[in-house]
Amino acid sequence: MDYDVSIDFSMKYDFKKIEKKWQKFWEEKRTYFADDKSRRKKKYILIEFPYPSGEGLHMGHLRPYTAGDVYSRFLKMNGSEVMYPIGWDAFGLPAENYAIKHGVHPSISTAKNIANAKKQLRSWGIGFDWSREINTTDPNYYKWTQWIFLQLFKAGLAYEAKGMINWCPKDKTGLANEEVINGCCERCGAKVEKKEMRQWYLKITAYAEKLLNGLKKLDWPEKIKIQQENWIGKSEGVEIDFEVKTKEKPNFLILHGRNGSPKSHLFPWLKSELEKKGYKVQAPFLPNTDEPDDEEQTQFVLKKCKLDKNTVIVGHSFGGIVALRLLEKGIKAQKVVLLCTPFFGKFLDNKVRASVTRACRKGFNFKKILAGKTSFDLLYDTTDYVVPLSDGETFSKKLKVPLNTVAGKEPHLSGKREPAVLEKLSPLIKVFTTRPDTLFGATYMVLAPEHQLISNLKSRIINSKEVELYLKKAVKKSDEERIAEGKEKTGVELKGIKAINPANGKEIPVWIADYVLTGYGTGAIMAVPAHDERDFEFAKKYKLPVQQVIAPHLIDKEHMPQKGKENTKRNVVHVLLKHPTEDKVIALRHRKFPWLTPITGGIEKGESAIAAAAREIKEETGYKNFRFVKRLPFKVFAEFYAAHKSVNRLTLCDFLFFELVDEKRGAVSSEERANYDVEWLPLKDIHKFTPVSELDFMIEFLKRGEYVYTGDGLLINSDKFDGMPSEKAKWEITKFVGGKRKTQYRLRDWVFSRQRYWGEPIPLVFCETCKKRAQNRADYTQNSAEKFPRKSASSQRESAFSKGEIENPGWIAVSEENLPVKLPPVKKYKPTGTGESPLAAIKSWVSVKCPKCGGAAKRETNTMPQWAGSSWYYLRYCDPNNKKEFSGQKLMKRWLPVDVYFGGLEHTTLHLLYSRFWHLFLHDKKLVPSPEPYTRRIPHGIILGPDNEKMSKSRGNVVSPDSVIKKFGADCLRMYELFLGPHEATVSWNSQGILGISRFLERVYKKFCEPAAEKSSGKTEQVIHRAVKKVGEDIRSVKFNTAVSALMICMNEIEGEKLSRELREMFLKILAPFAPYLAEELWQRTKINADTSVQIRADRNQRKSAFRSIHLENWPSYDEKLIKSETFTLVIQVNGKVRDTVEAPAGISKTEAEKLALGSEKIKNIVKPGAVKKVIYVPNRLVNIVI
RNA sequence: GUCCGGGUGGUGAAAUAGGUAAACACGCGACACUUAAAAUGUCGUGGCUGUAACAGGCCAUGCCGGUUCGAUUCCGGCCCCGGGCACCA
Repeated sequence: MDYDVSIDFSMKYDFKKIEKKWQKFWEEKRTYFADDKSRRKKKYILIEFPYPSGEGLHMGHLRPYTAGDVYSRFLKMNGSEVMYPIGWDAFGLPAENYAIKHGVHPSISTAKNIANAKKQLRSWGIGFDWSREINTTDPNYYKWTQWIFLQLFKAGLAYEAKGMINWCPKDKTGLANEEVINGCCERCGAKVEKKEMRQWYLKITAYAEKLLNGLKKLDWPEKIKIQQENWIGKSEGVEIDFEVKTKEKPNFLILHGRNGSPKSHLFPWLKSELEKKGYKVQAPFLPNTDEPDDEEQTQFVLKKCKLDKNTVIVGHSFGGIVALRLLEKGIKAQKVVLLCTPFFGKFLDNKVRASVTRACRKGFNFKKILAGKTSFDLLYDTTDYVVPLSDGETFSKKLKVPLNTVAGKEPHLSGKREPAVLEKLSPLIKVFTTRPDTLFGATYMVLAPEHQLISNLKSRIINSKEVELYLKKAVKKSDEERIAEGKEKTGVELKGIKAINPANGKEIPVWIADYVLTGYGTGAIMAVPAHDERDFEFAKKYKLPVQQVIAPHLIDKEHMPQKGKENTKRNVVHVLLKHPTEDKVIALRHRKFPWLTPITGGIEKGESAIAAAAREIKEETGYKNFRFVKRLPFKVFAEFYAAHKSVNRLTLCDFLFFELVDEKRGAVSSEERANYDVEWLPLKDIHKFTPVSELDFMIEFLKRGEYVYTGDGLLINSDKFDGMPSEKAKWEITKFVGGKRKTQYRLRDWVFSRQRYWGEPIPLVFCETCKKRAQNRADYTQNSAEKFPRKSASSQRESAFSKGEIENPGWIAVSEENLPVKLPPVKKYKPTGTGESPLAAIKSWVSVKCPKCGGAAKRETNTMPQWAGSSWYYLRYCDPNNKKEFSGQKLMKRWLPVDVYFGGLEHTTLHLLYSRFWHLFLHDKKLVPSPEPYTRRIPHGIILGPDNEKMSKSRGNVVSPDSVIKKFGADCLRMYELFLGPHEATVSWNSQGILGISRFLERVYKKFCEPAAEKSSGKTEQVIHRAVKKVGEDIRSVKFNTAVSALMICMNEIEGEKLSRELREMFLKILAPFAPYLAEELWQRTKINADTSVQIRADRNQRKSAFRSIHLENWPSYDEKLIKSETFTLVIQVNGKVRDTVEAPAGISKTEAEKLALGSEKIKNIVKPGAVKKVIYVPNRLVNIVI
């Protein structure tokens, strides 16, 4: 403890010496450590902890850290116990890439980088609580990262799946949706590719609603909230089923299983449902159903049933065996559907079913079965208690078709109704739409290229070659290519397949196109080209029909026809007459009222619309020679006054488009001439002339040659719904076709595994043995527990499977006492690029014993993304050394939630979303006390280089904080950074500007080298008190730039004035958060100066222990009375223009002010006596004389 | 395309429950100190116009329009810049 707090009373501001001295002092005094037990009110201030890269910390770090530091110091001085912790987000690509580049193991380079960054942070004078320092790569830390992951896994929120994911070819790893920015990797900027891979996902979508709701209560900038909201992208709509029809109508043969009959289980229901849809169905009673013989039943079917090439054979359980036997005998069928058909003849309930086992033992002749080119479909029950799923898997391999599984209404798909089965036989296309009101206008359907139905109906697609070609192309296409194609839509029709529009029963074509996305909704849409831009574009390209079903309801109160302009006709035409040579159209201008209308007329009985229009043109304009061009395919509802009923009445209007041939005119009817003038309006800016909506629509048509109306309106062409407002029709039509309300989110699940070395290992192992048992869990646990009460030793073990283990058969959680799963030390850690993590090559690490059954198992070799460790670090700060829990409840209650979180906007849909998700989950599990992690979020703008460009090595415009410190000192760096501009604004570093701050600090230093005065003037007192107020307010509202400016103003005013000891202290205290070193140094001088009168040669040690840091002092309070001034500058305006100013006593009345104003010589020259119309007085500000 | 921000001197920017536009700072200019330079200090600094000099006048917060005694601030339309999302049915 030998530090030097001696004072150098020289007049030179030697910041190097000063800063070094106090750094050491604060460290040893633990000045910034937060006390867990203090009774003061807690404040938890957080900044995003850095990842320690080789380049060290840069300006981007300085900004939030300084802001947090000023804020923390201020709160601390105002009586709060402030925690402002720091740590290292050291896993992940930057650290790993650095390590690879320099040929050092990441653990070594990381440690080195941390040491360096730590040195930097200390020199910056940031008052972090170093006692809570954490490091995500420390096994004591990532043990808990893994632990939290396991909680997510056990809750069924983690799953493994194969799918197309974003792949960064440079970093050689998969990426989450959030990590792809403009089609490029968020880290390295490389173009992202699509790659099909096995991945772990976290079900963040399950928290979509909670993530959305939680936002409402947060004190975050609206901008960030909106961005998260949009990212989650909630939309409410309905799901509607469309039936599918194929060209060759199938007929069905249903074969029941052992102990079954056509009158039992699902068969009566299934038969009637299929018949309802117009299919022929045969459902024979098969002989000897108690102990059936496959050969006997097969012969029976051959004899009794009619089979042809359009027959679909449905075999339930044993019936499936019979179905396959039929194929072995050379029967040609369209399709065979196997429902829970056994393969091995061993059953999950260990019961003996000798006849079934016997049949299975005979085996199947797959060569013959496959020879008939029959297609297959496998549907197995995940809640089965008899036939294991693995039997289905075997069939799936042998028949080379995918296995479909479903949880049956009853186990073994034996419920009275099994909708999943019906759907397999008579396929439906489920669509999601937010516009069910437009259903009658659905003229075709589109499936995403990955849609299941395509492979399911493969045999019935006539143009399957063409379809396959398209699929291949679509899958290969990267996002980049799609963008390059300019979103030109492509697609191909599924010929031989039609869908039925459930609203009107019409057959509509089914297409596949990649403008429909797999991941959203159901991966299929109903296309309504008349009311959706995308569908319209597609329909236009492939010449698909367009049907308008929504007509806008035009009410234009201002221009609504009045009494006298009567219209009782049902049908009205609007006419647009174009000039023969110029881009102008005719409108009628009312003589009395300021409005324009199109030529409009009613259609007489027996008259065609065109004839009516022609008549109107002649009557209203006098033009004789014109020709009909076209009828616009778009109608609107307009309101007219119906005189005989004295009500406004809706009329459906047609648009007809004419062109003038020559300008010869005849007489205009007298009525029209009295009311209207004919006027030619330029098409281009017709909006400037008229707000009449009919014209708007017509013009849009003419300009673009087409029109897609996506707004609300009244229904047309929709049978009994005609005339209904679209908002109401949404739910009425949904009801009509039996649709279901559904909420969809744009948010996708979080791709959570990375194929890299430097990350937390995912603490799971894969066990083949447990896989089989987990697959058929439900029969032992829920569904049939009562029916089959027998419980073997093995079944009891299986009942202990967690939700995650059931949903991911074979994946077993590492037991908690074996956490952490440490990263093995290896030499080769470069990414393989094959999609496998480098860890996969370490055999000794990969093979483990299964935690559940003790058998041979393999570790998961993917690691977690960088976002894992940072998703909960703020929790660990509360209790960083806890060995029993991720963080102690008591301490979390003490510190959470984070009061203010300073950080970058780039994390809005990354870290900020992820960590909220984890927190909400932990809160649901009652593991954290607060519902949300961060109460207030304060984002910052980026600092650009002096050339207004982003700082980067390649541009050579990087200004490093350390070089600035060398030249000007840390206090100067900090203050200048704050002074650059508003915290949230993007600012550029101006190397000249820093001189201003440097001069300021120098002047402060000099000023405080003067001895304290006995007394200060009242004016000086006022100046300081005002500064105390202003600086405090500005820090509170995060306006650091104006706070610094207030300090400067204050300094300018006290220069040359005498400063009492009290005022000196006040000034230093408000300077302290900004320039902690200088303030501390001068504070010490002030104190010692004050004390020297008593004891100038105090013992050094004594002095040192008696010295209390300025940063632990209380924020000064100001006196409101001192701040108020007795006079103010009265501004005198005439007609709103400033003409003079006078000093006036504060608080004068209006009359007094008026007197003063009129008394001014300048005003007398301008305002003649008696000319004053009105006087406005704003107290203590201005007088405005209106003349 | 759409959703957020934002447009103020030579530069960074201040000022918005509507009330003196340009605080503070950089830069620039003049002067002082100096043999000189740097540093420091003092004064000046939006544009146009005007005066011998004061004084004075007009125009100025992206553009156009509106509300108001008064608009950088509120409303409507447009232009430009930055950022997010982007075939999300």
